[in-house]
Amino acid sequence: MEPEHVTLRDVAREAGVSYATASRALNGSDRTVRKENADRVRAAADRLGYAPDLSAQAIARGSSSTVALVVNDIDDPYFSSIAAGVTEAAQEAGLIVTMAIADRSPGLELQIVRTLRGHRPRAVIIAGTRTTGSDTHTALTDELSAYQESGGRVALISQPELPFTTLSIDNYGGARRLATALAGAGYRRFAIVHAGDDIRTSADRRQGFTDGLHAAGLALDAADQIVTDFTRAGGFQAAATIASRRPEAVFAVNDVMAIGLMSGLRDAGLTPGADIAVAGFDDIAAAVDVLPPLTTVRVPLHDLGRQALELALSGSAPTHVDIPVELVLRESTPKT
Amino acid sequence: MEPEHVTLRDVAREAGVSYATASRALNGSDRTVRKENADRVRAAADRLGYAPDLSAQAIARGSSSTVALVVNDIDDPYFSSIAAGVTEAAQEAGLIVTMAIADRSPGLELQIVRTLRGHRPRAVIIAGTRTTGSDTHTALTDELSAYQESGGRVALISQPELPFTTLSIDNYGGARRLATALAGAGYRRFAIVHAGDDIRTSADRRQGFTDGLHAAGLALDAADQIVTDFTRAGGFQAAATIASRRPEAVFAVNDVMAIGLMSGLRDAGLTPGADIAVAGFDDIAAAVDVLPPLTTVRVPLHDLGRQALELALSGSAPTHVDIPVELVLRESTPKT
DNA sequence: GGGGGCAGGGAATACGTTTTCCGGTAACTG
DNA sequence: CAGTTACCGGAAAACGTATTCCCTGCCCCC
Repeated sequence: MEPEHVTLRDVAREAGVSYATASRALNGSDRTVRKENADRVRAAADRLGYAPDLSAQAIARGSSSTVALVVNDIDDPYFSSIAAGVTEAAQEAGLIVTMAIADRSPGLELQIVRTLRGHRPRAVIIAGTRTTGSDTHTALTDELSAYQESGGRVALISQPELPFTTLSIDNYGGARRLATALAGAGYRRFAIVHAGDDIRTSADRRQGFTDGLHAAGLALDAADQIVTDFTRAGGFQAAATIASRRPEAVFAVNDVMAIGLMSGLRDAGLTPGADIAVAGFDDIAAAVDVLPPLTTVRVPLHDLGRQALELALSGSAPTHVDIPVELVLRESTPKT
Repeated sequence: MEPEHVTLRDVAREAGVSYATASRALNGSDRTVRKENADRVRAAADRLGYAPDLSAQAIARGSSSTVALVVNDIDDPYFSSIAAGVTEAAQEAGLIVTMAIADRSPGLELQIVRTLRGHRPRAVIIAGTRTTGSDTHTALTDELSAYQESGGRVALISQPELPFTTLSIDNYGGARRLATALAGAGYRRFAIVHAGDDIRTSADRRQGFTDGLHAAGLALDAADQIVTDFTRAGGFQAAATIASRRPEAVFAVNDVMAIGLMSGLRDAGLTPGADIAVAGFDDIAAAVDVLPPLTTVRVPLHDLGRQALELALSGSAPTHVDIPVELVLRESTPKT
C-alpha cells in the first residue's frame, strides 16, 4: 500500500553494490566509480524511481541546498519581481528557494527568520519594509548576526541601517530628480502621497522629493503631504483629499499607490494627466498599461533580486551596493 | 570565528541534562519532563540561540514541514495571487513553502518536481500550464504517482486530465457566458486572441467562447482567431492583426494578454472601449486600473491557492473540485 | 511495610546520506 | 619480477534529531 521511500540502500541492493558505491555513483563525488558499476547503479535508481533525500544530504554534507526569501507581500508586483529575480538566480545555482511572507509585520518577519534559520539555508534574502526604531529591530539584527556567524549569508534590500550586505535603492536621489524634472516641466503646486515615516523607503522618497522641490524654490504645505497605507488601497483613499486640495501634480511614493490614486481621482471626476499630473516610483510592469502611462522612477527590481542572491552567495564581507534608478517621464505628467 | 552550529547537545550540556531530555523539552513530545528541567533547557536554548535543525528533524521524524509550490512565472499576477493564497494557508498550518518557477517549460517542470521530491514535502501544489499530449506528460504523472504512493499529497490547478486532486477553474463555462453576454450587448463581429491549443486553459476558454457565439447564432472566421504567446507581450503583438481586421469586440483569453492588447491597440490609434471592445479572463488586480476598466471573468485566485493547499493537506482521496467563476462587465465592453 | 504503579531521566538506536579509512586488485616502474 | 602506485569497493563513522527501551526512585494503597 505504502511503499516506503526508496532509499539509497534499496538502489544499492538492486544494483548489487554497497551503498557507499551507490552514493558515489549518483552524485558528483571526487571518488571515481567503475563505469560498469556506475551504469548499473543509475539503471537501478531509474527503475526504482529513486530521489535522494535532500534533508539527509543536507545533514550529512553540513550544508543545505536552499536559500530563504522573505517578502512582505508576494501579490505586490514590487515584491514579485524581486522574488522572480531571486528565484531565477537560485535555480541557476542549483538551489531551491523557500519563501515566506511577512505581511508587512516586523514581528512576523522576526519569527519567520527564526524558523527559516532551522533550514540552514545557504543564504537568506530579506525584502521587507524595514521600520525604523522598532524593538524587533535589534532582535532581528541579533538573529541574523547569529546566523551569519555560523556561516550563513545575508542580503537585505533597502535596509541600509542594518550591519549586513545591503542593496540600497537610490530612493532619495530618484525622488529628488523626479521633483526637479516636474518643477522644470512647469508644475508649481504639488502634493505627495506617502506612508508613515517609520517605513524607510517611504520616508526617503518623500524627503528626496521635498528636497528637490526646495532646490527649485518650491515648498510643500503640510496639508499637501497625505499619509496613508503603502498599498493600492492607500493611494485610492488619498484621492478624496487630493481632489479637495487640487494640486497641479501629485507624487505617490510608489507605483501601486499612484495607480490606486489615479483610479480614485477618476472616481472623483478628475482626469489624471489632464486635470492633475501623477507620478509614482518603481516602474512596475503595470505602469505602462494604465492611462495615461505613468511617469515614474525605474527600479531594476528583477535584477535587484538576482544581484541580492549573487552577492549573498559570493560570500564577500558585508557590503553596501547602490542600485541606480532612472527617471521615466510618461504622459501622466505632460509638459504644461 | 565560526562557532559551529549550536546543537541540541550543546543545549543539553549547558542545561545539565541529557539531550534526550532537551529534545523532549523543546518540542512537543508525548513524554513529559519535569518543569524545573524544562525551564532550564529553554533558558539554555535561549541563551545559546539554539534553532533546531529542520533537516535533522525531518529525517528523524520521517516527515518534513514543507510544502512545495511550482508556478510558471511568479511575476505574473495570476500566479502570484495563487502563490499568496498557498503561502498564507501554509504559514497558518506551520509549514514552509519551497517555491520553484517552471518558466512555462514542461521539461523544466518535470525536473523541478523531481528535485522537489527530494525534500519529502508534505504536499506539492502545481500551478502550471499543462500542455496536453507532451511526452513529459506521462513522465510527470509517473513522478507524481510515485510521490503520492509514498505518502505525499498532490494538488493541481486546472489540469483535470491528470489522476490527482485537481482544482478546475470553469474556463469553458466562464468564457461561454462571456460570449453570451457580449452577443446580448449587441456585438456581432468578434476576434479571439489566444495561445496554442496545447495550453489547456487557453484551449478551453477559446472553445467556451466560440461555443457561446455559436449558440447566439454567430460564427468566427479563422482569420479572427489569432494565436500568440500566453503573455502580455503576446497580447501586445496581436494588436496589429486586430487593428487590420477591425472586429467590434475582442476576447483575449487572459487579462494580461487583454491588457497588452489594449496598449497595442492604442499604439495603433484605436481606443479600447470606444473603437473596439476588449474582454479578458481572470480578473487580476490590474483589470480595474486600466482604462477603460476591463470586462473579464473573475477567478478567485487567492482562494484557489488556499483551497489547493488545504485540500492537499486534508489527505482525502484524489478528487476534482470545480472553482466557479463570475462574469464582471466593465466599461471596456460598453453596451452598443 | 511491602508491592504495584508511574513519572521522568538517560543510553542507545534509527533516520538516509556523505565521507573517511582500510583493504584488495590490477597496472605501471625499475 | 618485486615494489610502488593508481584505482576502486566496502565497512563504518558521522551529521543532528526523535524515539524506544531500560532503569531509578517516588508515591500510593492495601
